[in-house]
Amino acid sequence: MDKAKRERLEAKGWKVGSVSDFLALTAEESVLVEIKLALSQNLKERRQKLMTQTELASKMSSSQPRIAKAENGDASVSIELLIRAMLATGATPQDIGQVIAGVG
Amino acid sequence: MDKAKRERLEAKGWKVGSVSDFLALTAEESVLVEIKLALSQNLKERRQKLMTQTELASKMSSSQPRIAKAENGDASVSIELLIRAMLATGATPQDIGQVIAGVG
DNA sequence: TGCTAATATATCAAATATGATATAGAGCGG
DNA sequence: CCGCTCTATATCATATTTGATATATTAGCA
Repeated sequence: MDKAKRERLEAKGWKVGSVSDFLALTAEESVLVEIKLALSQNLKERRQKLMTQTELASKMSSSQPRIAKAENGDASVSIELLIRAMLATGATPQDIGQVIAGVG
Repeated sequence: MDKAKRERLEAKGWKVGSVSDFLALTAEESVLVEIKLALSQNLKERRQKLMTQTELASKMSSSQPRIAKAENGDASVSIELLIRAMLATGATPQDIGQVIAGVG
């Protein structure tokens, strides 16, 4: 894990305060973060082709700022919300499964 | 959706108070519930082959009662916890992706 | 440049999920 | 039946996630 990547994560709120803290992440924790980031990216790509953040937000009774956070991999966004958002863009379980399977 | 299935869900805390409420679930909401249930089932199968609920709980610093709820599809359990538990059993992103893709 | 739509950031009260604890029930060998 | 292990249920204070709101920033175009 290089410095740049760590800083990118930290900026988004991931609590990896120090290098050693970060390295203390278990493999499982890392994979979980990677799954979230993969879903974020995919959500952004899908949504951009179809609608605005505001439109997606109203489709799933959320808010535009939350969609922005979801698409930017903010740590305050749960996998739950990411998946709800994917579904709201029309993604199928197959689509979502594929994104997750693509991690690792 | 038949009565038996609805009652099974309600017993686990899913807020589907009336038939019409339940039928008012959007397709996305239904799929989300199905994803959770699929993860629950798969978690239970994996875990049973490998360890007790207590052992899994300590591996992921959770508690045995929460694992029980996770395996029983209780509504108070997030997808996040289900995935963390899967990973703690040694599941790979591929394994998880496949379970989700298998829904629908 | 100014105007507008889109996206990002900040804050916060309310809702939901969490781990912990206690305890009850189920299953089983002795 | 008894003791033991495993799993299920109940309660609860705490922590995290949520949607809402306000506002800042960005991007594209006239």
